[in-house]
Amino acid sequence: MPELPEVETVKRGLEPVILNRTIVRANCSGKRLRLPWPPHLCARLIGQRILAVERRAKYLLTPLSGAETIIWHLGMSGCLRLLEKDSATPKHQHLLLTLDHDLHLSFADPRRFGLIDLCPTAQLSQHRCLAALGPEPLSEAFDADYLRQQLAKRRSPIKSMLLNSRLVAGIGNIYANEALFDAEISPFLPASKLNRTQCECLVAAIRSVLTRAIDAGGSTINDFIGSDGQPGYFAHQFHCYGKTKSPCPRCQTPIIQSKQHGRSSFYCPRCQPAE
DNA sequence: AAATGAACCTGTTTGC
DNA sequence: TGCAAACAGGTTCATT
Repeated sequence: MPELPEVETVKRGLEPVILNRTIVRANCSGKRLRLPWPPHLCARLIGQRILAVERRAKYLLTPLSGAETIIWHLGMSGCLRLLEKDSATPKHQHLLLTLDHDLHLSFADPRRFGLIDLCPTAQLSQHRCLAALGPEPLSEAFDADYLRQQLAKRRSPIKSMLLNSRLVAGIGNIYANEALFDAEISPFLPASKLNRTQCECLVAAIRSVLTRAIDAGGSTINDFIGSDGQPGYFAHQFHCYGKTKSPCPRCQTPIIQSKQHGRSSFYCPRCQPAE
């Protein structure tokens, strides 16, 4: 399940290989993803050069020479990877771009929660998927002051707030759990009850957990091309996510799993008291 | 305005 | 052992 660090890893893996390459062929499955396919997508892509590879939240953005940008999202099960010339077609492939050095950029997504769209580059910031996004969690704009102000009159549990992309972009369930664990804050704590110290801790924990995951992902970039595995994904050691009943790494109390709004929360009842 | 839940999907895991 | 139900979770939209 690609979260922000995985998307960043994919971006870093793709960038040196596809930057400044021209799309010479495009094939689309026609199966609907999260949005309808842009009309005449393949025809609009052919002949375009890839000017950059960028990330915003969990979206990948590839501006093209023809003044349009491809917006990619991996959803829950999406996989964007490079294939060598005669590779077998991956299962659930929805878009295949052939580049002018005979490598193929393949997007596959069994569950089709992913998204591919094309948007005039000049209007990118107004695109429905990007317009309402809050600050990047790794940017300076996301600091304790900002967080505190945003949380001030919110009654929802802090974990719901971390998953709200308007407040801060690109934090998914895994890293929301991990950051709250690291900051020793209960996922159930009402947002407005976080004090200044807790906001500072939480911002630091979010930065730290995302940065560590990105650094860990960097080591997997080498086998990015042509592998059958999941390029850009990595075995990250989580402290609480998926660790139901395992001892808390800090105090050995068993980790508890429960549901918040249909999502699994994992936490240590002793280190992260609900109050 | 804010909070909540449904909907979209299918491969994998769990429970009877 | 087999099958069905539950589960996984990112995001937008609809409803309260």
